[in-house]
Amino acid sequence: MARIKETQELPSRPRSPFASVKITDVAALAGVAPMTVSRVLNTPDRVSALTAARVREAIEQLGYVPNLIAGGLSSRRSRMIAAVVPTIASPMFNEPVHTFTEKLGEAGYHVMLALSGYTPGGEDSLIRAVLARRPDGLLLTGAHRSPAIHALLADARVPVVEIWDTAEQPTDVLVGFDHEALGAAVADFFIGQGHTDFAILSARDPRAGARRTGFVSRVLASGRRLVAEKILNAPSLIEDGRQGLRDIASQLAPRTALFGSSDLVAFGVITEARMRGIDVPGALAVCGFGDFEISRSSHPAFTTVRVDGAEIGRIAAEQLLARINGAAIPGRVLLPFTILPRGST
Amino acid sequence: MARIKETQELPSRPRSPFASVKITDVAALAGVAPMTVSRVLNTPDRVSALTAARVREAIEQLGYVPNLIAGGLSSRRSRMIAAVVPTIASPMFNEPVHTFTEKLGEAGYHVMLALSGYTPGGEDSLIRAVLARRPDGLLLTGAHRSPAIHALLADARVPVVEIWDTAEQPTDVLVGFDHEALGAAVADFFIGQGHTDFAILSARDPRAGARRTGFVSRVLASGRRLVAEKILNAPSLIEDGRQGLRDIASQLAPRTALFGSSDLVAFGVITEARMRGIDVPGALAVCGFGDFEISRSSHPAFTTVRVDGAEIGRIAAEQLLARINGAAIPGRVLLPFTILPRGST
DNA sequence: GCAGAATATGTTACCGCTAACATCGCATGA
DNA sequence: TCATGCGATGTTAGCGGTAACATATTCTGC
Repeated sequence: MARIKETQELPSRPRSPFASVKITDVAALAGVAPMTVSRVLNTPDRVSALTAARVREAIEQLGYVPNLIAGGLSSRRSRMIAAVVPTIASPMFNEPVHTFTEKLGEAGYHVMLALSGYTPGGEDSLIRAVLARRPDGLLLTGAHRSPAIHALLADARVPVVEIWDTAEQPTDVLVGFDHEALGAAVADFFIGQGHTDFAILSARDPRAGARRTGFVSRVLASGRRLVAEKILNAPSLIEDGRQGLRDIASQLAPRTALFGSSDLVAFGVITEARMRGIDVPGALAVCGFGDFEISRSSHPAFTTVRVDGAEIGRIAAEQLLARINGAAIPGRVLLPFTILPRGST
Repeated sequence: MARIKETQELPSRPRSPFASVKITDVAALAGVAPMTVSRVLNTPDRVSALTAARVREAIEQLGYVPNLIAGGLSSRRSRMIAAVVPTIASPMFNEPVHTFTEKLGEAGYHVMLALSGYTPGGEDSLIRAVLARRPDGLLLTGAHRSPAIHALLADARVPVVEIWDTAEQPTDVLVGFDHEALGAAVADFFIGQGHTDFAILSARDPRAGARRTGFVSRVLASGRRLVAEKILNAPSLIEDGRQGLRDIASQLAPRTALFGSSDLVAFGVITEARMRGIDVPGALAVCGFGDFEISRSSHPAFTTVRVDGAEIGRIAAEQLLARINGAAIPGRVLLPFTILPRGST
């Protein structure tokens, strides 16, 4: 790829404070002990207003930026939370990460985001790497991991919150919802509309798998037929939905109810159906998952299942803070989901 | 929102290594000095194979996880890069962040992602906060910031790479493209198709503003007409595009060429146009920006401008590493953009 | 066989901050 | 008046690594 590289003069830098300004410099200028400066920054109510003002002025004047690495080593608190997520490309993880970060920011923590991808083993090594920074807490996606990692996490004595999943035995705290029940609810919804023939396009991902299981078992248990099924690669996008419909088109019944593993997949299915002259919802009813903007704002808007990702992030942050402060006990918080019937069913 | 909170017993934890295992423990077990353990981990080629093996075994046996906080304090290298981005909700920043993180991960750096939102001032305080962790480098979005921050960054002597923007005077290294030229190129593209009436929906964001300026000046300079214009809030989504078209619908000429500030906006415009029976591209030609999946995979696929976000992230990582290693000089790398004509023009 | 270099390992002294404890000064009440 | 207590500040001793230098040990080539 052609590209241009231009260079320029280094701007002449003003005298350099900060790079070397340390707490002792501030203390000297303010005429107090370093510890007092530390108190002004960390526990201001234990310092007299007068002293605090003098110290703040010295900080300002020197452009002092405290060194959290040194502080962290000494206090054994990094004031940092690590979040390990497969990807941020999907709104699925995006929303919780956003609110999680925001909430913890208010509490004085920085969030370090680590992307594990969907390759197995990627998460393990990432968790290992991330623990080397001694985070005060950990956010993980999903709740099924290797015994080695479980042991590692236990040894690290670090509070952990797992999101998006259900699990009988979470590592520590879990904030999620019941994917299997969700799949079953979608099946029930379709059944309630009189459908007898079903199809599913599901991503190759443990949680999508649980939704699929719930959907399929409910369909079969009701004595109805699953006419088509396909597993897509994760992360599944619009194109996967389109290709998926192409692949199963010949197997569809004259009136089929299809569950897509995400709204992108559902949008792909609807797009492809329109191209092929398959009537939605007449011949093909479609339900997505996620309530992404596209399900609401494309035309016609399509049916989906909403899970409040922002709320998951918020509660995960609360729970983690509580754990860090020793106030909470391990357990699970399960959130509800809502089917939002729109134009595609 | 109703939710259930269940609790469970704390799983009885096995003896706890790691939380307290330190380099001296490993050294003692392996019968070497702590420094040798450090060398095995950081500069393995300076240790004999035999010793290294003994040390590794001890590490394994004790479940030792090195403490990068301590290491960072001592070596003055945090092996961490901070990235400050307005949001990760948009593919716009998502792609560069992904590749940037990946590239730096290979080089042994962790990336700490900080979300600044679109509120002015949000970025300033975030940069300040993030510098307290003494990152070895910084990724910033855009290239226009306050003198105070400029001074702070200079004082911190930290390599900085700015992405997505153009600027005559980047803080340090810049990897971006010329938004104004891009806007002009889109105008030229439309002009080349014989259009005489133009419209633009642009986000309230400095970079979208530059594209708008390029587009509008070229249109006016060519003696043609700008029939409608609207500024949308950032980040602009599908719904903003729909609303935008509703707002300017009455001003459109019988044959108008519209430039949307992102593919989501363009998709919203096309969706709304279809609902209102406005023929695309007959009555309304639409060009988006970003080459998001939706521009490619919706039907019909629509015209957009592609900028290789992944490439930006990759080059930004390279440049930053070079700066960190003292190998590169400040400057700008400008990437090309490509108009991808598809069904909407 | 030996000086001199190259390689492998050990020793010392911090990195910059804060926990924990010590001290000081002053208000309080008997 | 003095012990008592409390709030404000200071002092000491690390936190767990690694840079830099010192010290073996082995390898060269002549």
